[in-house]
Amino acid sequence: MANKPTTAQFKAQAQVFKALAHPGRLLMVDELSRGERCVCELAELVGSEMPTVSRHLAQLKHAGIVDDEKRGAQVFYRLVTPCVMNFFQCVASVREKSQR
Amino acid sequence: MANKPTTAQFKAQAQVFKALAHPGRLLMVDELSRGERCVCELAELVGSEMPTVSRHLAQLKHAGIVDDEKRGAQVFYRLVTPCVMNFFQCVASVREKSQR
DNA sequence: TAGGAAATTAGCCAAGTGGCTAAATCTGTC
DNA sequence: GACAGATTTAGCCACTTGGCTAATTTCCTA
Repeated sequence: MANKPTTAQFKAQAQVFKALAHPGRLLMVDELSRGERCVCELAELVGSEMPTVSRHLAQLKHAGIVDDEKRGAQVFYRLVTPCVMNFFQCVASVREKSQR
Repeated sequence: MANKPTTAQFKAQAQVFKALAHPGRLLMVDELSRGERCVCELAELVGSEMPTVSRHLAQLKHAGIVDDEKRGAQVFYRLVTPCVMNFFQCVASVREKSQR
């Protein structure tokens, strides 16, 4: 299981990390961990224009972190891989250590 | 435990993810999970020039993911937060889901 | 079917990233 | 102390990212 990943795998992994490497996107992921939300709700949450938020969500979707579903005039996004939430605790511990 | 993090916390978390959002740096972190390495070893591993690798390592250090120690003319880096390795499994599952 | 809201796409621009080479710094050795 | 090797820093350049506004698409409701 702990075999060396290939270059292509590292590249793909990096894409996932890159998708999470933005405060606004983290905020959205955190919000989506509590249930699905439409784009307009997330736009209000992060305080950016809707086109901006839409592109952030497209990034998260492309990375496979969220999925979307159109219902009527709205598009609802939901977290498809909740395990990303586990990251946050580890990241918090990283930050604690780095502050010493 | 699942309280809403603050904006500053999301920003700091994003920094950690950003440090991991690069194939070469992931490769280095993976290698360091098997023990400390000097800069020249890592440079050969990733196939980039030493200055480039040195800057990548500085990023990882700044994010609190690795630490360094000078011994003689060489600088050895080691993984300070092994929990980041747990990310990789989750990321792999993210990728599997996104490939359907 | 006309109007309006929700969302995406396109185009623009400022700022950041990542690679390189050259120069500077540090360490051990002769 | 000069030299050689290891590392970092500085400076340069191409490319990407992330924000905005404007335009386009889609869907619901009169």
